[in-house]
Formats: sequence, C-alpha cells, structure tokens
Amino acid sequence: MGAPTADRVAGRLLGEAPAGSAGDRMNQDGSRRGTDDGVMYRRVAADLRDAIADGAYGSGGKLPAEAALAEHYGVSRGTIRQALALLRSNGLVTSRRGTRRVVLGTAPVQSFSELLSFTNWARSVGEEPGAVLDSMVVRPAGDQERERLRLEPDADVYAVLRVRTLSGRPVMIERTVYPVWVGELVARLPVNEVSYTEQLLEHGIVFADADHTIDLAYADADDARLLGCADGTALLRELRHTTDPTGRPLEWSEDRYLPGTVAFTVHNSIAASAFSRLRHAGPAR
Amino acid sequence: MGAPTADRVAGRLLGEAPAGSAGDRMNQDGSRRGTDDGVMYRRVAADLRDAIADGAYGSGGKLPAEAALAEHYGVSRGTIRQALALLRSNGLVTSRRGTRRVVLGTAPVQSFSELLSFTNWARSVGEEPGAVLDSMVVRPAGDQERERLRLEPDADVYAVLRVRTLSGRPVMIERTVYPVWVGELVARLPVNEVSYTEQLLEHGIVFADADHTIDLAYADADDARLLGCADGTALLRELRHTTDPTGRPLEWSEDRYLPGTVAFTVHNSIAASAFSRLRHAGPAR
DNA sequence: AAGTGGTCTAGACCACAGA
DNA sequence: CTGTGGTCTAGACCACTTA
Repeated sequence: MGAPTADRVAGRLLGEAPAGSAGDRMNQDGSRRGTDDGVMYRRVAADLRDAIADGAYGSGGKLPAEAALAEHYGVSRGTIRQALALLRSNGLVTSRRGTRRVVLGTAPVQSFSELLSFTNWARSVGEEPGAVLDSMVVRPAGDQERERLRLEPDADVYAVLRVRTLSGRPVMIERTVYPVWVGELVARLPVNEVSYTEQLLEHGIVFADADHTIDLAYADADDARLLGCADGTALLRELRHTTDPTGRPLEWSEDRYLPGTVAFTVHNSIAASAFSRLRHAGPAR
Repeated sequence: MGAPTADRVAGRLLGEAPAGSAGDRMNQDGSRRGTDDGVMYRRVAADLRDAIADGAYGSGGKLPAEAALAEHYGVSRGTIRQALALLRSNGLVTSRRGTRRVVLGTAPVQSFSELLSFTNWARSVGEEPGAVLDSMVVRPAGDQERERLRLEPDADVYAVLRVRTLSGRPVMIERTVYPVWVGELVARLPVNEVSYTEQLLEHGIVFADADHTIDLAYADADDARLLGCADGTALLRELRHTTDPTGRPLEWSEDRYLPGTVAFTVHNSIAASAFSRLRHAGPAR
C-alpha cells in the first residue's frame, strides 16, 4: 500500500452545514484524541469522529462525499468506506444511496473495554471504582453453567460474589462464574483487586465478544444486605456472557444495579443491529 | 460481476465440527428461509446463518476459510467478508487473524423492524399484539422535544399515549412524541390501529436508525391505572429516538414495561459495539 | 444528467496462529 | 513454514436522489 504518513490525517475537509448552523467552521488544528493503532481506517474514523464532535459538520449536516474524503486522506474509497462503516455502527452518521451521509449526533466516547469492565466505565464517568470481595468458592458447575461455559460434565467452576462501589457507595452486586482455567488466575489476584478484567488482560486473556441481557430483578436477602437496600427492592439486572476471540467462554455473570445508578444505551440501524427484545423467561440463574 | 444464479447459493461447504459433536452433517437440502433481496452478500449470509442454525458446523466449530467460501459460492473474497461481517455483528461468529472463524451460537431471528415495532416483536414470539389509544394531543414542543426532534422554536408536536397488550393483557405504556409531519399521518390512522410503524411504512416513512436507553422507572398514577398495577411499581423503561435514512427525527418515545414481560438483549464485540453504560441522569422526560 | 452511496471484483501485502 | 483473517487498492457497474 501507499503507507501514508500519520500527518496525512490532519486538516479538515468541510462538508455542508445544516440550515441554521453556519459559521462554526473553526478547528483546523487537526488535534486527535483517538489512538493511533496504525490502521488507516481507524485513524480516518477517529479523525472524522473528532470533527463531528467539534461540530465541523453540524448536527444534521452532510459529510463530504466518499470520493472527496478518499482524496483528502490520500486513501482509497474502500478504506474510507471502512471508516464510515465504523461511524455508522456507532450511530454517528446515516447512509443512504443517492445522498450524502448525514450527521446524527456525537459519539458516546466509550471503548469496548469500558462496556465490559465496571472499573473502566466508572473511570470514564469520573467516579472512583471499588470492589469488595464477599465470597469466592470452587464448586461443581450447575447444568446451566456447564452449558453456557461449554464445560465437561464433571467440571468445576469458580463462583465469585463482589460488591462494586462508586466512590465508596455500593451500587452493584456482581455474581460471576468462571471456568477453572480462568478462575485459577482470578483466585491468585490480590484480595480486593478492583479490576479483574484488567488483570486477566495482562495474563493474555482477551475479552472479544459479549452477549448481554437486561431486565429487572428483585433484591434477595444477600443483595439487600450488601447494597444496603430493602429486601425486594427492584434492581436493574444485566446478565453477561463473554468469550475470547476463539469463541471460548470466559465468564458468565449476573450484575444487579441499584436503581438510578446506571442506564444502558444501544444504537441500532436498519443495516446492522445487535439488539433485540426477548420474551421474559423468568430468573435465568 | 459474474452475476451468479440464485441456485449457486445451495449445497453446503463443511467446516470443522467441534470435539464431541461429530456426526450431524446432514441437511444438504439447501433450503433457505432467508429473503432473496438480490444482494449476493446477504444471500450468502442467510445461507450461512441457516447452516449454523442447522448445526452444520456445531457450536464452537470452525467455519470454512474465506477463500473456500468464496470458491464455494462463486463470489470474491470481498463479498464473503461482507457476509461474515454481518454474522459477526449479529454475534454469530468470532474472527481472529490467524485462525478460522468460530461459531458462537445461533442467531436471534429478529429483523430490524421487530426491534422497533412492538407489533412485530409480539408476533415473533407468538403473542397477539394489541393497542388501546388513551390520548392524542397536539401541543407546543417542550425544550427537550424541540432539541431531540430538531424542531423550529415554535413547532408543535403530536403526543400519543397508548397501552400495549399481549393477548389482551396490558404489558406496556407507550408515550410517543411525533413531529407534526409524522403526527398528521398518525392522526389519520384508524383509532386502535395496532401498528403505527407498519402504517407509516406504507406511507413511505422509513425507520432507519434508533437509539435506545434502558433503565428503571416507577409507575405514576397513569401507569398504575392503565397497567393495572400499584402506584410506584418498578417498571423497565426504554427511551427510544428514531430517525429516517436522511437523519430526520421521526419519533421520540418512552415505553414502560411491566416487570417480567420483556428483556432486552445486546451483542457486542471488540470490533464494533453500539452498546454502552451511562451514568444515570434521572428521569429524562 | 450528474452525483452519491451500494455492491462486487481481483489482486496484493501483512500480522498472527499453529504445526 | 503454511494457512488464516485483516487491511488496502483501483477499478467497475448499478440504484437511487436531486436538480
């Protein structure tokens, strides 16, 4: 390939501002928060994301044509399309045959790790994450656990119960089940280590895919005790199933949040959506 | 391009079954439920989706290499990659450089319209959807509504309140706000028309992008009366903001579900995710 | 009719996994 | 080392929108 230099990604191609928001076309600085992972389409995407965040195209404004972007960045149209697909999947821009792409809004600046890790999420919203280990046991896997973690019939699991805190205030109960090979690593971590995810990452364990189910649950005696709420209080529940890039299950977790501490957001589009409603099937644990 | 005939998409290329699930390699019928929209990569994706659902590769099994798929379907590798990207974004398969793709699970068979439309969702889970119109008014837009629907300062909105039912049982309260140009169409629909979405679609209004926020809310007097629950009952709330392919806002809705009637699922991956947690900011209405 | 995004091709090189 | 998916290119044609 042409191996364009990094500073090829700088400057700003102007699109078309929406009616009623002309005049704010500053920010030619080309500064970029996004990570340079050396992949061109990500750099282009990051640059466009920043431009959109700066309001260079306005909300409801039009992006430059793909051909124009390709020339501007000195890459092929295919690369531009890769970058735009990213923005599209993040709900930043629309696309429709025949017309220019339209800016929908500003990106929620959250990376994949922030989606999985309570710790990273807490930091990203400016709070101090904490964790209190309540219990960690090794026990034979239940039927559901064996199936979900794809384990042998007689396999054990590590079951961990933790209270997660924001700036010292308990907000979530985390019940996580790990297969033995992951659990052994978890067990060796210092007690009250805040982020298992980060530590596991350093052991070469990569969280690659996750399925989440969100519904409502009621606090049991443990929840009430640990969260300091009344027994039977309604909690927002997230069931999470995570695998590594190989498809090997890494964890199966049930998190219960105190109301008012968290909300979940999803974007979907006619092109690609990973969002669906389910008929409620009762407690899945 | 080579314009392959439709029946080029038939037969089945076998991958590699996971340990412990060999022997179920039937289904050479090539039957396909998927829609033939004439786009090759979608046809390939649908075919692979069916193959996966039939267990041809097994859960945890490996897909054939891209090159093999390309030859099998008689298309280029690029097209195969488009198809696989679809499956990936649906959480069906993983992908990692260096190794074959791994089957994660079976697709949730839901289309985009099922995600937006209560009616389609209800049908897809085998229940009879219903709607009872409680009120429909035209009134000046509030500040938030004006911003979210991108309206002029003095614009009106149509505000609709409906009770949604499953087989006659009330399960959800839907408070939707439409800009005038959409609301006028809605107002002309027959009272107790079940699916506004389907009707609007026939008027050429296309729902293309949606943002959802999910959290917990408590039943107010209206909710309690209409859902037949106690005042203050915890409800699962979905805030939804929908736009057409042009980026023009179509609706802004707050839906409140009785607990135990619905759950929301999300898939995300390290590659592309549209899912994020938010710091809770109180009632957004 | 001109412009734009959607789809597809054929080829290239690279980074990484696993034998 | 070989096979695999990840990235990128340069070109082509089509469907749709807008003027």
